[in-house]
Amino acid sequence: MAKAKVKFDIAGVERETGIGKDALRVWEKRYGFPVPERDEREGRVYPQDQVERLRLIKRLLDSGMRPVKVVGLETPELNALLTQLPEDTDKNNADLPGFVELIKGHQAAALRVSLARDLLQQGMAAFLSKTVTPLNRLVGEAWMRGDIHVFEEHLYSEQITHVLRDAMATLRHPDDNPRILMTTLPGEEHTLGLLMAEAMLSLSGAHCIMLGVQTPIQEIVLAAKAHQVDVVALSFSAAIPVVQVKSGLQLLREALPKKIALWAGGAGVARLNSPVVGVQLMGPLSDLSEAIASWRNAQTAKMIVG
Amino acid sequence: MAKAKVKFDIAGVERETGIGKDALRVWEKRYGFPVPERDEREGRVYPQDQVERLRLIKRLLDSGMRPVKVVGLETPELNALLTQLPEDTDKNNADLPGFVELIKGHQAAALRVSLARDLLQQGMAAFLSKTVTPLNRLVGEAWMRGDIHVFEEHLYSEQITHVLRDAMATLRHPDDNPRILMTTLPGEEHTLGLLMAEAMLSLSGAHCIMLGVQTPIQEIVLAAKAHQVDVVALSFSAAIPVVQVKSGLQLLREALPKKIALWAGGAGVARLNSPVVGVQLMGPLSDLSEAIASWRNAQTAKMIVG
DNA sequence: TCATAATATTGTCCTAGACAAAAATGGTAA
DNA sequence: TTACCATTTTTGTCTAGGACAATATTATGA
Repeated sequence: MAKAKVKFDIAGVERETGIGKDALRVWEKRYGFPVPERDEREGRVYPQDQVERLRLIKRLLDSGMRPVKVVGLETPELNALLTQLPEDTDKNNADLPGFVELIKGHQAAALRVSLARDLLQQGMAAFLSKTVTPLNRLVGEAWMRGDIHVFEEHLYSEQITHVLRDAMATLRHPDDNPRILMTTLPGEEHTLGLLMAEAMLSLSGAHCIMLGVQTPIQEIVLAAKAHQVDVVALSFSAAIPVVQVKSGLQLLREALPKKIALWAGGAGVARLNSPVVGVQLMGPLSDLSEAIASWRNAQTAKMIVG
Repeated sequence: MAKAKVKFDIAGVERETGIGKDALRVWEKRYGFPVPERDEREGRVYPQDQVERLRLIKRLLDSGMRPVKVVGLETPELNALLTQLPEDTDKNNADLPGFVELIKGHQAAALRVSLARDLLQQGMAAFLSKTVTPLNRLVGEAWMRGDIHVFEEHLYSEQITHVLRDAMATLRHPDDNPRILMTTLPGEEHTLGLLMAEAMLSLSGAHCIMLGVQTPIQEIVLAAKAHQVDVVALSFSAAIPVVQVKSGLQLLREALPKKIALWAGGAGVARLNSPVVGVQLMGPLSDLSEAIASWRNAQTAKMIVG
């Protein structure tokens, strides 16, 4: 069986690996890797094995290593480094390794059933904070190490999504306060964090208006006005650069009426070193119920004063 | 109330409008628009109104106009052109205008209820082909004309997603054949087409393994092998460039074992002028049930021969 | 030991030019 | 008229090489 000689152009490599075109070109000059072939008009053509190596490199960079240390390395050395990545030895929830086994065994149906059972046993709040959140981190780290494939992570997300949506379908939200608009900024495509937040907020009796991912800033402003929301809640994953989080929040805060609160949560905001004026940053998911509570307090206080 | 002076750098404009950085620079030279301000180190800084104009331009380009005709124009002229876009006068389903009204009125809950009722009345197959597909086009075209905002489109997608997922939750798939892996290629982020296809395929009794969007090509191959699927089904929206559809399909076909069939559907494949060897192109959603049927026929034929 | 200053790194932006694919145009025949 | 082929224009994306701010690392002194 001859190895299929799959080739990618520079745009294809950017899509497949998430490494920008400029970075690919400048790495070639600085570190001597990747060195793509060229087509008839000098265009870069990356063979499959270089793309593979770039994926390994991307993982190491995402887990904090510096390009100068890893971009030059051969595949075996990269794999050696990947296995050295710190394994999370969090034993809070004994079921977690079992879930991971199901993911690696591609048992989608069984995974979903176990997760649903876990949800019923613990209740939504505990399920989110004690199972889903650590499991997300576990899966993310295993992916970094190469223990879990991208497609396995996708499958996992899909099952969590199902379980959460099914659970929320049983909730009624009888036009409660506060009204919360939920979405992500352009560039942030991860749905899971948003969905978890929606579950948590719905649980607290908030009225969530879910817009899905990647709503342009101006559109968020329009939507907030149209739906007369009290709060705009944004989710940021670990994948998004910190500078984008910061500038995005600042831009939106400026464009949004002052009376509408802006909440931001997720792994992406945890890395913000300084606060952003006018934006309420959320840590763990449990912060959300507290935020709801204090919003309601502030509201009744206003009514009394008024 | 002072107008908020929101500014974007070139990367921000690319994220917000979907127009590439290179295109933005070359438009500036060729058509004299956009002409951004510059920061202290000559970096382009786009004010809010230019970004707004770029969004209008993007819509016109997506609906088939040519840059030379529209990139130079002022906002009023752009709006004039947008209103001239052909309105779809498809009267197959009398409920469609009602749905559109609900979308524009931001009646998320009412919209979902009406859609669910429509689904129950017509059945899944008819609902998908006679309601959802034309409604998608209607919404898409209204968005092009500016009659519907991005956030309204997002809200609509979200409700359709809910209705379809709820409906599928009632389906049992008792490990049936064929086993179908469902996903999109990197660059294609639209979930709706994929979900509609899943609904159709599940209806035909296929066993769908949903991976969500944007799975790298190599990962699709791994997933197909791990799950021992018979078919890989990809969805392409109208938003994705034709060249990406073609090259993506070719790359994946080469990398995938020959015994695994490759199906491609959605508005993105409708624009392919020539077929791709080894790839089965799907037109309307109803093609999927036929494809399932003929796959099963071929399968039994093989068993008889073998 | 810890904070601060100096140095190295790294991704992204810049300009300017080139070119293939796609679209528009022209011309010619049925 | 319509249909088809050839030519010209348009247009997005690639190339090279250079610059620089933001971040991380290392050196230095209190």
